[in-house]
Amino acid sequence: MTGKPKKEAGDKPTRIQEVNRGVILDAALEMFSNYGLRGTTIDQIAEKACMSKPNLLYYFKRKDDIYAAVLEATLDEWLQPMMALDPDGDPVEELRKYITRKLEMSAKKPAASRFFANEILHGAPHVGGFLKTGLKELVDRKSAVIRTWVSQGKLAPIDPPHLFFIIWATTQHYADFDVQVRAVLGSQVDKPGFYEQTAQAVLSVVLNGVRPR
Amino acid sequence: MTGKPKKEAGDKPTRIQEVNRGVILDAALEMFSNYGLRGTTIDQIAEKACMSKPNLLYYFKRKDDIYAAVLEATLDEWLQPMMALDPDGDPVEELRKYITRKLEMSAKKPAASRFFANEILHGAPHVGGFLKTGLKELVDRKSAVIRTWVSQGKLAPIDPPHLFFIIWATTQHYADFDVQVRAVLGSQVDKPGFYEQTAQAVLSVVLNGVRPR
DNA sequence: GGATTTATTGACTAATCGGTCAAATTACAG
DNA sequence: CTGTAATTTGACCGATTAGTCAATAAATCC
Repeated sequence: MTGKPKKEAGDKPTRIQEVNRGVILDAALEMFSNYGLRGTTIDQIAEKACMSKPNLLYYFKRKDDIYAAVLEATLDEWLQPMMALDPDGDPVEELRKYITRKLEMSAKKPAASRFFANEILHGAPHVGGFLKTGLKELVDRKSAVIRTWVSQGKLAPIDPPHLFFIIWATTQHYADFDVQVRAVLGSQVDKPGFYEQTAQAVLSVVLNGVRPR
Repeated sequence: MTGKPKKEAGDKPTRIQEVNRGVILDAALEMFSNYGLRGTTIDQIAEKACMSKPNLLYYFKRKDDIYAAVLEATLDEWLQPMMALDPDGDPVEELRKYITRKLEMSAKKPAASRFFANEILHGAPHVGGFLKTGLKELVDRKSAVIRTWVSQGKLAPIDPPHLFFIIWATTQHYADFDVQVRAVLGSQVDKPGFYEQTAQAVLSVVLNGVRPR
């Protein structure tokens, strides 16, 4: 009388489930980042994921569930570079590494950057809570590190959160406003060495901007 | 046999038309900047503008027409600070003025900033053409100015377009990602002096970043 | 192979939304 | 005031879209 093994919430996902959820999340990130939540239809995601709409809805009951899953799947990764800021490292060198990693992520996963940008731009309706808790906590913690460096004279005086804003803004700009960058710079964006040129420019301005004088 | 005066395309707008078009554009900017083109319904704009949907459609035949009108209405203004860059002025001082004006505009018209950010973020489907012609031309022209300043040793070596990207990114960040800034900084954003603190931080980093050393 | 669970789909529904239209109301010129 | 043009609106329509459902096909377990 133990009953038959039926599908339950806690069950580990099938191999098919694992694969298809991944395919769906990839497709959804692509579409959401380009057209936003309301601008993306379930059908579009399904087509991109090469499956029928009802099949997609078999894996995620609601459109919002897909959106939430994409959000969660990319949040952790997105904050890694900041978490890696080492209080015991050389300040300018740590900032260089931080900026470099952020630029790498923007170059390698522009869709993820645009996805977040869109979410924040529209008032962070799905991730607002985390911003006020998780993100704020992280910024507070790392701001203390910057503040120490400043008080030791290893960085020019700067209000730490603003430094983070400046770094986020400059590094993510190349992913978020890629179209504009391309419009202004034309084909040179696709030439080899463009990434290095960008990194050089951003690093040069920001690092010289915070180097003690 | 001269016929009666009928409404024609070239007619000057009535006072009512002028007022209502303005009201609609204000309402539309507000909604589009918060929810995007697809995320905003005509009904929402109409409600915000305190008029019925058919009445709104009496002034703008299509949703896209409203969007295009908002775009045009804000484009010129948005580029003013850059156009004001004076080749004969002191380089650092000119950049200070430029950055200051951009920050002022972001603070005073955050909705306009978010509106543009959203348009670009989603691939600039309505303004892409202008970016490749008008904006590129302007950037090219002003890049030549920066390049002269650099070659005169009045600025640290920097690829001019990247300098503009950095300035756009940092100044517009506070409008576009206002929610995130608020989440991290809390209530201090609304305290008097916050704008000055922001300006100080951005100016300090960017100007020191380009000051010749 | 046979039974059971998992995966997939075509067909459908209800709701939303962009846009139309004819009719009513208001502003205004003479 | 009177007639004409400008303005406003309720009611409506067609298209799109989120989500459902019953039925089918495929995978898995014994």
